[in-house]
Amino acid sequence: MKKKLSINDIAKSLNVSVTTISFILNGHAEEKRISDELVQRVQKYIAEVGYKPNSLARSLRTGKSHTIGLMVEDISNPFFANIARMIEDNAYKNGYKILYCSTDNDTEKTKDLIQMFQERHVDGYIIAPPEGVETEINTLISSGSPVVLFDRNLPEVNTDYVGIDNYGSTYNAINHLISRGYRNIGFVTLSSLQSQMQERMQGYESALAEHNMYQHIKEIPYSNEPDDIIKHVSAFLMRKKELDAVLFGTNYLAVNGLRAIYNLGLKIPDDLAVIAFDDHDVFQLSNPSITAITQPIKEISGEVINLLLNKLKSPLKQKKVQTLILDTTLQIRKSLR
Amino acid sequence: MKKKLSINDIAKSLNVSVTTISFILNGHAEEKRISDELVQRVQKYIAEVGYKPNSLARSLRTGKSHTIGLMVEDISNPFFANIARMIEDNAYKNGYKILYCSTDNDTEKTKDLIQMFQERHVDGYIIAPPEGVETEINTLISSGSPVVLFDRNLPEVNTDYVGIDNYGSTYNAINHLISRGYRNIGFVTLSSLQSQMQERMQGYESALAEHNMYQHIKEIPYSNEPDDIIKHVSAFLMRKKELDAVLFGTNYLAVNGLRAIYNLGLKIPDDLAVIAFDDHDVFQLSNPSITAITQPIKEISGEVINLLLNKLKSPLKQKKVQTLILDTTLQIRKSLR
DNA sequence: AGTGAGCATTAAATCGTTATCTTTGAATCC
DNA sequence: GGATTCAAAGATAACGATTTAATGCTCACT
Repeated sequence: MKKKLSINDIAKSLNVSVTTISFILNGHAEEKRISDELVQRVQKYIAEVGYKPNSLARSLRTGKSHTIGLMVEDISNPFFANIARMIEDNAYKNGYKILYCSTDNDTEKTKDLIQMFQERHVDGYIIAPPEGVETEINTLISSGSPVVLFDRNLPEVNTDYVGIDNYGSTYNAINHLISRGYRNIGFVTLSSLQSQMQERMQGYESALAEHNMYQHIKEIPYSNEPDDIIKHVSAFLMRKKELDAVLFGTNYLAVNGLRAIYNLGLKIPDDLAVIAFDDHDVFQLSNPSITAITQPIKEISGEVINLLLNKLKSPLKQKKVQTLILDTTLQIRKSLR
Repeated sequence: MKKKLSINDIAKSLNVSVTTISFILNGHAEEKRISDELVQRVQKYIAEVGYKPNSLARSLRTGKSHTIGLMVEDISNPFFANIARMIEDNAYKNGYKILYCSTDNDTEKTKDLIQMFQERHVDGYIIAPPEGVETEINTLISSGSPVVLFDRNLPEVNTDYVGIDNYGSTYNAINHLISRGYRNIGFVTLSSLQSQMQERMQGYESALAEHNMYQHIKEIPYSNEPDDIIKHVSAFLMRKKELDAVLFGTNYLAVNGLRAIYNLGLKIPDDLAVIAFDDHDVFQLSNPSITAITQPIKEISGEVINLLLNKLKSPLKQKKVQTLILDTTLQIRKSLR
């Protein structure tokens, strides 16, 4: 178990001061007028013995950890997993590592996690926040940490945000259903005050209101136990036999909603038309395939990481806060009559 | 932007030495006979001002970072995403954070990532390794870092491993197909030398051999571009019209295999029976539902994190290397005649 | 009174860097 | 020829903790 080399060992071996080596390592050689000959000698030796500076010591000194904290609702949800994947790739390309965690939409857990990230001195945060963490995030921001929010916005937090046009997405989807002749359209959503869920609901409500149609809304408490969702959806469908179409507010609501629908022996689209918010492999491959409102995952993650990297690169200029709202696509499949 | 408190600030405010505070913080109060009165006073003040020790400084001094490096093939694959999720929960409960990355089954990328993790001083590693990183991992181990492998084993690496009975799983699955009267059974796998894929192939081969049946094997190069896989599978199925059943070696091969099958207009199970290795929401919900060899994800992640935490807690005792082979379940669904 | 033991606390070294000053010797200027 | 500038490198103080060895101080014992 050979111990790792330190900059001191290198300095001794080469009979040079640590200062000089540090300068060379950090690209200050020119500026500090270190002779070319010496620069060469040091670099050669370093490459030879494979010396790597201790990042902890470096971070302690500089205050930068080159780590980004990523907080999503649930990393095992394909939407977030895909976003995480793209953010990861991009971050690594730019020399940043990712510390991640799943919030479970749990306010207290999220507060703890924010504190953990803070203790770990992450340089920046990417957060899909639950409700109720406004103060914590504002504290982060005012202490100088760059924060980018995505998926759901917090109005009381003044920072960059990347999201989609939730209102327009459901509004269009419902109008599409209406144009196809559906008259009793249900909406299954989370009982959550998160901005994205509220906007989706409003889109649904507006579209119905314009056609003087009744609302049929089912709000389900957040749970990562599929059975909970299945039960709620089943009960809702049993109670509302008049429904001829239903829009699910998230992909996992839809996935488990499908289970409920199949359990009840309902046929899609004859007994019930279905649209899901967020795409999922299941929707493409089930038979019939399920119409979905698809988010531009690649652009979302691209914009998110770009905004954060920009902030990290030039922390000085207090640029205007950016709010990016991207468009979704209604991917029409066989689940509509 | 108030700057963070350091142990020094606390010491000054309380007129106590940093040493004392450090002892109290680290539970050495008794052992060092710090008076109860002082312990109380310090703890109260610390809670009041919300002081948290700087983990970087602490890590630098102690050499422990309380971070675990998690390397999977692709975090956006539900199998790995679910495992990652459970490992994350468990790790956080034990005071460890997760640094993660996707290897893409790319040997060079993985080597880089191992080095990154090393530079970041992660305390332990959980790795689903690609081929060709044996030396790097052995270097890690001999430098004292605990490593647990899972999903695929590296015979030349002598460390804990958690996997499943790949051979038995495919062997049983094929026998099940044979018992149901299938006679031309194909196997779609990765062209990979990874242990788990080799074992799965051997299970397939043995079962066929015992019944004097011909092999129909398609090896597909690793790619995270679905279209690549679809094309390969389509070509294979076109070429092998005699097939009446096919076993896919991984869940994403099966997911994209299904796309190919549907594109070709083949009916499951009448034209072709299908079994997938690893479960997936798609398989439960597609119509007909797809039979799958399901891995005990909860146990796998539980064992993995347990093994690692044990090693982290008692690094001294060089326990015997553990190899855990868990059983899978053949979840029979409608994709068989 | 002198020695030693026990108690409660602390000074100082250390971890591996980076960054701010100094230092040294040679060259240039007036 | 002494003062000044400059090139090249080094000494050293942070960064914020942990940990080893040391410091007074009281008390008991011979």
